[in-house]
Amino acid sequence: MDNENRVIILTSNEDLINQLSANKIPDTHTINFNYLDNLSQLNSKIDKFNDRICVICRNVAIGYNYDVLTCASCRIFFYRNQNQRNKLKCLLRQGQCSIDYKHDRKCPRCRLDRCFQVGMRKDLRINHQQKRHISSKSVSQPTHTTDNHFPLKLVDFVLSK
Amino acid sequence: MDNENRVIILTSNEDLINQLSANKIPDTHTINFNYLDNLSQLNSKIDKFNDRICVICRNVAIGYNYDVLTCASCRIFFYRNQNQRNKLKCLLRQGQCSIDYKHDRKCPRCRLDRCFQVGMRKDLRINHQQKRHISSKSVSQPTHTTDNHFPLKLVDFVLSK
DNA sequence: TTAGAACAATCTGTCCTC
DNA sequence: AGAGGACAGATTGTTCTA
Ligand SMILES: [Zn+2]
Ligand SMILES: [Zn+2]
Ligand SMILES: [Zn+2]
Ligand SMILES: [Zn+2]
Repeated sequence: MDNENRVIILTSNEDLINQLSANKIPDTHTINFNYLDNLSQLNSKIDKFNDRICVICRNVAIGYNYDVLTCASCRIFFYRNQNQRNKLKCLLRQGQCSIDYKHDRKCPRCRLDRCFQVGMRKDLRINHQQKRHISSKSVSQPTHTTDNHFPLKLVDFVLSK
Repeated sequence: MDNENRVIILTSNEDLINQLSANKIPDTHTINFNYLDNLSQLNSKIDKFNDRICVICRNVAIGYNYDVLTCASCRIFFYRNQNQRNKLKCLLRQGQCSIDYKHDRKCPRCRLDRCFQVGMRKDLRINHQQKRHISSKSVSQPTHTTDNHFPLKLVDFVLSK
């Protein structure tokens, strides 16, 4: 799953619904609102859509760590550095570095900032399982980077069912 | 020695020569061509002018390594990575990173490229002691960086004595 | 499931010898 | 003086336990 663009389509158009029902379209998940019980279930679908990708670096995620879906290395990175921000220096001095697992070295300052941006918290964690998925903020990579991949994440979604 | 600009002045102007002879001017070295025997001697003066600064990262240089005046860490970096260029990835993906000892993390790809740019060579070394100083190419840091310090280096200087 | 500890790998820099 | 080996520190990543 390396497509550039990802969209959520909410529709009541019969033709489109029939088209989606008739054919299995790659990289596409459809959700019938009538069978949707709760937000957790919807986010579960979105997780599959995301292929469980780390929100920080796009590596394969191992699960929710400090409230955010991340890989193992970003998890331990946040654990180690959450209180060390002042010690970390931006490699570019611009605070605009993109963080990507494909590049072996990463800017620790911008990596930690991204952790906070997407909502990783040690002390202010939300305890309820179901609220966990909501806590992640939708944050895009800095605009200067060309490959602007990041997992879709539902934020404060209100079911209008 | 952290001055921004450095110049070589070649002069036969008596007033200027008298001024330079009369006063000890900080960060300034004068060379009397009449007492100059060879290129090595001139480069020795230039070394003092440079304060023996690493051509790669502006750290204190330990001497000539692989034909170029560098610090210990840049020396061992080149030794280890001279044949590993393909394994090193540019942190910025632009190949334009500035390399400076004051910043703890460095882009290895751009650091190695800079090593080659300034003429570090393992296999194609010039053996003669006296030619050593000539082999370094004068290469400036990438233009996007603001602190454009680099040691002066004499390249193919021809004595017109 | 996920937080944290323990272990391991990687990368970098310094010291030492020849 | 400079090349290379060896050791050491910093940083990052993986595995294991509970
Ligand atoms: Zn990650
Ligand atoms: Zn950065
Ligand atoms: Zn250096
Ligand atoms: Zn670079």
